Amino acid sequence: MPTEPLAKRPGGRSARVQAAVYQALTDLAGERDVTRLTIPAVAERAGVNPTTIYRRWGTLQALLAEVAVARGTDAPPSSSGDLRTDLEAYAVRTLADLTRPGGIAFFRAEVSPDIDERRSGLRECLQRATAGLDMVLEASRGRGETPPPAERLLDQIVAPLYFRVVFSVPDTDEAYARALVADLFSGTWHSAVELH
Amino acid sequence: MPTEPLAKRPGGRSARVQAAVYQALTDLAGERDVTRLTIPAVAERAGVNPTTIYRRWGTLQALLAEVAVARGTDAPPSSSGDLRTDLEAYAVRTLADLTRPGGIAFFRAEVSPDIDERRSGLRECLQRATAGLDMVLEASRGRGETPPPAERLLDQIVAPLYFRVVFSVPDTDEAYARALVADLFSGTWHSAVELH
DNA sequence: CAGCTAAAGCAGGTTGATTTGCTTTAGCGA
DNA sequence: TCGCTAAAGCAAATCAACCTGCTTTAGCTG
Repeated sequence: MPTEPLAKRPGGRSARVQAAVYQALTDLAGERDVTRLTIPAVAERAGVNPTTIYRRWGTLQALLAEVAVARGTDAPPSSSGDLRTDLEAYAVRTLADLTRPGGIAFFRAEVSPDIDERRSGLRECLQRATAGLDMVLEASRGRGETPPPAERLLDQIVAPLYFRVVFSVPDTDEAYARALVADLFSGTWHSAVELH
Repeated sequence: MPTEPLAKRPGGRSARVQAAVYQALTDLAGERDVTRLTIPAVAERAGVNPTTIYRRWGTLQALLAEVAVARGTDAPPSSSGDLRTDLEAYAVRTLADLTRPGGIAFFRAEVSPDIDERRSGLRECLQRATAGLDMVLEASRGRGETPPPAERLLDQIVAPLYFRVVFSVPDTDEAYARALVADLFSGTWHSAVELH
């Protein structure tokens, strides 16, 4: 698990290289044929020597994972004071996250070949997803409400979004994301079964 | 209908090779590091020349896709006469499908690098998923009921299962699969539907 | 059972990613 | 500013997947 902002020499060059590589990776990940998403290719586009990438990140998976984390950290979720509104915003944001160019490539990277890599990568990914959600729920609880458990929301909001994006199901748009939330509210989630 | 065993020369050798390759692929797909899941590796384990695989299937993706289809065709879904029971069986079967060894590898194969490959692969995969579901729904309609639309069931049953399996969420077991169905029945749509 | 031919095997050769030892660059602290 | 050293660059070697032309095997059919 690589250290994100490189403790040793945060100075100009390393930072520049990192930025260039991140950018190059993001660009390439958005392109059609992700088969061409390879370390030498990233290096070339970044104007950097392949060796550098090999030595600093070792594998494409690792690099992708790192960048995935980095792109996740720019979402500023603010509470509106209303659970439903917050959840809708959350759903829409999640969908946007998934559909932005290269989304699948990053997802793929996290569903990594090696089982241990995968576990840790996905755990991280899941935690990021849950974090946004928890914030919303926390706010709700702060208002004295009793929102449904996060687990349930993952199942009913995040899971369908992932599923439909991955499978390219048509009409998976913002309206659909909102509909998912609407569904929750028209239902009786109070009587939720106990998920041991 | 039995298009399975190669139209041209269904005779002994081809069939044997195919069986050996399928088996080898399945074995390897179940192992820890799927990085080692490569054509030469499959060939070696199958006791077959790599060239054979290259010529017959071309790419690992194609082979995986074919085997994925083959392993999907052994599920005999029989209707019990009760929608809920059928759905539970369907959910449990889907979960079993996903969690059986190598499940993730196959899924990964279908979330393929190339966007077109992906679309077609996933379409197929999705169609297989939907097929089982449609059968259940058809049976239900045959009984004069009005079951929820397939789309909704995909969202509320299949999607969470996929999601949780991919993300290794703990406690994603048979009981959970049933709970998903139970949820549906305690939820909204049944108010608009007569359930004997 | 004998010949035809699709499919399997084999031995190269090609391509492209990954590795390695070394040299060069350029932050950073004295 | 100067020297130290982490990190980047470079070149050549390695290694593995994948391809190609050819030979061999073995179902099938007459």
